[in-house]
Formats: sequence, C-alpha cells, structure tokens
Amino acid sequence: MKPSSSNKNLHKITPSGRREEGFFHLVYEVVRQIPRGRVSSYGAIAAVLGTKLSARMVGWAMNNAHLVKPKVPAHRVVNRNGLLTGKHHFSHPTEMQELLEKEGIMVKDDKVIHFADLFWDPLKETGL
DNA sequence: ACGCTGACTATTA
DNA sequence: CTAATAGCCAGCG
Repeated sequence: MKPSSSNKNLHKITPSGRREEGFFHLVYEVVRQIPRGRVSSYGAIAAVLGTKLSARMVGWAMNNAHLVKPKVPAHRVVNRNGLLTGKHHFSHPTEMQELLEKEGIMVKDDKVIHFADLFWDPLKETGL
C-alpha cells in the first residue's frame, strides 16, 4: 500500500547486463501492466520510474525488451503525440501498427487515433 | 572514468 | 503545420 511510495527502488545493477538491468526491469514491468487495447507514452512510464525528465531511457529500455521475457508489449508504448516512433525497431516496421489494430486501436498514418482516450496513465493506474 | 548514443519532450522560430 | 535546439539520464566502449 502506501500510495505515494517511493518508486525509485532501482535494485542494484547487475554486472554487465546479465539479468534485469535495474532501470530496464522497471520499464518492462510497467509496460506489461498496460491492458490490451490501451496505449501509454514514454514520458508517463518515465515519470513512474522517477525519470520523467528523460523519457529516452524508457525507449532505450524497450530496445532490450524484445529479448526480455515475458514479452513486453512495446507496441503499446508510443510517444507523446501518439506516434508509433518505435515501429522501426520491430521485426517489421508495420508489425507495430498491425498489433495495435488487432488490439482494437485504430492507427492512421503511424498515429494512434483517439490516443487521448486510449491513453493509459501508469501514474494513476499503478500509482494507487 | 569520460564521451557518445538514444524507440523522448518541451520550447522557440 | 514542420524544423531546429536544449535538457535529460543510464548503458557501453
């Protein structure tokens, strides 16, 4: 419990990235919490991690996400504009959009439609 | 240990 | 609307 708990429990970093790279592990957990049919933004996730001023770290963490298990729904993570910025990092640049459409999310021109309505804020959903 | 990089964001022009 | 610039922080060589 403790709603306003300190979320900066960055465990100790393991030597040379072998297991959860600390910060990365936190990103994966948050992303996994994203319910199907919803999307989140890097900034929002970064805020939960405590590094809201640096959403770059989140995106970078997702780079490893594709080798992390369980699988991380990185396709549900888009930028502040609802743009599929990370689509280019998938197996195929169209895979991200296809996945989102399967979730019931409409994507137009690499942009999530009704993004504000589908936006899932981890700060509120997980920050109880 | 320093410097570069990067799936971002906000601001300014 | 787009383009460019600055800030940001963790991982890797």
